Amino acid sequence: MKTVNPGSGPLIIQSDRTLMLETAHPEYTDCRDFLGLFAELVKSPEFIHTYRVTPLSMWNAAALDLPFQDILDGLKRFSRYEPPVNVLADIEAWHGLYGLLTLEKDGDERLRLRIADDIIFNRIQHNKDLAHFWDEPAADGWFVESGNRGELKQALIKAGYPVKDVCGYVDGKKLSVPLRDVDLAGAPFALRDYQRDAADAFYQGGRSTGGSGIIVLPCGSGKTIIGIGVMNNVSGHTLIIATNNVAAHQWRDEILSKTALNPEDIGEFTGMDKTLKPVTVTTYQMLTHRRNKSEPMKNLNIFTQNGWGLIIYDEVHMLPAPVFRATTEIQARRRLGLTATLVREDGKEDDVFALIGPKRYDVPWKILETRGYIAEAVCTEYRIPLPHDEEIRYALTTKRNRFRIASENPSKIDVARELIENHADDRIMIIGQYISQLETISKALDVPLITGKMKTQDRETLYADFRTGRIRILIVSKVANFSIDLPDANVMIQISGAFGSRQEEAQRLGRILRPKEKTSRFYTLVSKGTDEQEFALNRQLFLVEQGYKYEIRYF
DNA sequence: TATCAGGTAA
DNA sequence: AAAAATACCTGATA
Repeated sequence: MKTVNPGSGPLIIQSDRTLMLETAHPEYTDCRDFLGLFAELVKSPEFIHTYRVTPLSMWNAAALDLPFQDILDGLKRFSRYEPPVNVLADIEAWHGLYGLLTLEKDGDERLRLRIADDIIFNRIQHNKDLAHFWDEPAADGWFVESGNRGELKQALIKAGYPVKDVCGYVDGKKLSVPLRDVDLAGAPFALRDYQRDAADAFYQGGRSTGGSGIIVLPCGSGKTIIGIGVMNNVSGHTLIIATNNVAAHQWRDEILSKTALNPEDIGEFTGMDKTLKPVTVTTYQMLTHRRNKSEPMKNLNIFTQNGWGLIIYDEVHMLPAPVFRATTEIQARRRLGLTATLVREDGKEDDVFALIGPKRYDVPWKILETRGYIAEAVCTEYRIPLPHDEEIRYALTTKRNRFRIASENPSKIDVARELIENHADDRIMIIGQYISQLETISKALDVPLITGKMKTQDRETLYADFRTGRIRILIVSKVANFSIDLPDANVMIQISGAFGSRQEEAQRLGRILRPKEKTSRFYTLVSKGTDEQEFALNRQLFLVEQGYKYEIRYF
């Protein structure tokens, strides 16, 4: 038995595979950045943050070629006590699992799954859910029909086995996508170093390994530009799927501005215009649209039309189930997923891993902040008691109604008013979840409100007034979650939000991160001692993982 | 021929 | 566990 010799590290590794990180420790920042490579933050109270290592987080680390030895060295360096042997063994096994199963091409008609481990081979051999995939046994695995490439990977990952897919890709129809030195607006254009690195990391390995996976990077760091960089690398017909029409238009405009492609090379597949061109931009809704439930989703066909050499999934975390299904069938095409946060609250991360691909590149938010590509931001959570009457309503209602009562705490208006007074020279955006609540605030503060019901023109007018400074405060509903043409502010007051959505929190902070002289401020208002406070903790996890600290204040 | 309101879906 | 926003299509209006 080894002697337990407490060191002074910030990290305590428990045998249930949770990692506890002490936030007041001088090595906190280093250790947090280290954990960010392979672990997920699950709780972030003030002094001790809890991380969890999951198989998926290890596979993503392994797919990025992070050696296990580096993880081991780091754990030993930061750990206060001798790390439990079982934990090190488990995570080493998970890490080592990625790459043990490889799927490769065997002629034109079939694929070959190789399993470089006898025990795993045995387990898979006796797994009834997988049996129907095996066409014919091979020495170290099986031959598989080409058409089952996606389904097999998906089924294997459900059974706990990630597959390294080295079958390669069809090139699709050729299309050269030269980049301009000067964009259409006349500004010099070149990919930033991390954008170039991301595009190259995706393509690295060429025909076999390169060509599918996810690039994770903060709002405002140029996802479109990376997409264009990848198009330049791939040089093939490209289908781009965005979340809405505005985003789709923006892709089109950016491509026209930054590449030598002509307007006739780029088509839109939307309600207005349904032409397939060498580069086509569409939306998830367009693909999955049908008039009634009995109809098939005809538009999913376009995946297999036009000889796509590349399919770009913008905001890949939004990917709906039917598109997952369609994606299983097009595994021979290169697939790029772009997102700011890989987390989904529906737990479908493993499907993204199996069907789009592993994480190929990510950029931590704080690195871009240090380099001046995104603004510095300070986050504050205000905990506000419910007024007496509301407290009683809260106590008496059912669990499902509580969140709404807490969210609509009328005292939040007083806090917002005070914050506005303290920020007399700033551009302030107030964002919330419920229209009725926002309408009340709009009246109380005499500030214009933008909701989804408002006509696009009126919306544009208000945006424009905000940009020029004619108005300096704007209240916005969930429209702000979707629209990318939202003007930049430097103060955001979040009055309510969608339960525990980490995605939404990150996106809303992203709204005030356009580079500027001043530090931006993000305020989130929650009702003290309610469910909302719990949800707020979950919402903040991703950003805390990225190095943001939430200061807690009481009102 | 364009635009708008209303219904449906995910 | 739930509200809001979006985008499609259709049919009416000008």
